[in-house]
Amino acid sequence: MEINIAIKALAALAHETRLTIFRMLVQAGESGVPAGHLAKELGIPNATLSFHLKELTHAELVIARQESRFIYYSANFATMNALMGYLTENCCAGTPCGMVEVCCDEKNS
Amino acid sequence: MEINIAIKALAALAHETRLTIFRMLVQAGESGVPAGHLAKELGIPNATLSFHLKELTHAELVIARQESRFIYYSANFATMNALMGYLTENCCAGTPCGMVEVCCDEKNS
DNA sequence: TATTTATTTCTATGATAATGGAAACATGGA
DNA sequence: TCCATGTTTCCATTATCATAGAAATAAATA
Repeated sequence: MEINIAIKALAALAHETRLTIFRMLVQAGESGVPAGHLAKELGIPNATLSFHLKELTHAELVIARQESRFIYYSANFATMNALMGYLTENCCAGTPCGMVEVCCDEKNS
Repeated sequence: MEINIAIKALAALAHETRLTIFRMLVQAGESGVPAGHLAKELGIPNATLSFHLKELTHAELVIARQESRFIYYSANFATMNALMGYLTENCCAGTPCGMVEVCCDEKNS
């Protein structure tokens, strides 16, 4: 992962509305959630939601999929994992240290 | 982890200089690196570095430790792991999915 | 105490992001 | 084609962040 991509992803997540959206989508899994459902759940105007979804999409953290009139948004697990790998890269200069397991290998996304 | 803490951490990392600093400290491990060494390595004025280190410290992503005239900064692995756990929490609604291992359990920090 | 070295705070300037109403744009059904 | 529904773009206002020179602080040594 390149630093500018990581920064874009981190900046996209560093916002209450967007972080909440992302976590909802992570929990929703592959199938995703339509935009309108997110707006209702979050209680924000469509214009505001659309702005934030665009930010997340641009950062490749979410994927949009049109299905009839609805647009389903889902988490991009590949980007999420690449980001976490980037943050922990070469941790402790190779010293053996404890490991934590996190979810969703890119094989599943 | 609370959302506001996660946002503060993500915002702190969403900046080229700060992300670079953080990754240097992750790789340096427990012992850390003195501020002046970071400024030289990054080629930025002390004032600018200090501003960014303050942001990282405030977000509890780094820990400062005074040792004679030097201030050693090191990564806060506990916060890093809490953040990653927060992002992946209840991923895929409990559906079994691949796992990736990332570094540095809080037991070691 | 005076000096050198390491680091931080102060400050002003310039740059970037967030919000939501209104209008526009698609899509599917009558 | 006309209407209802779902979603996005436009825009202006407001708020927040980044930068780095200069001055201040703090610790070690002469």
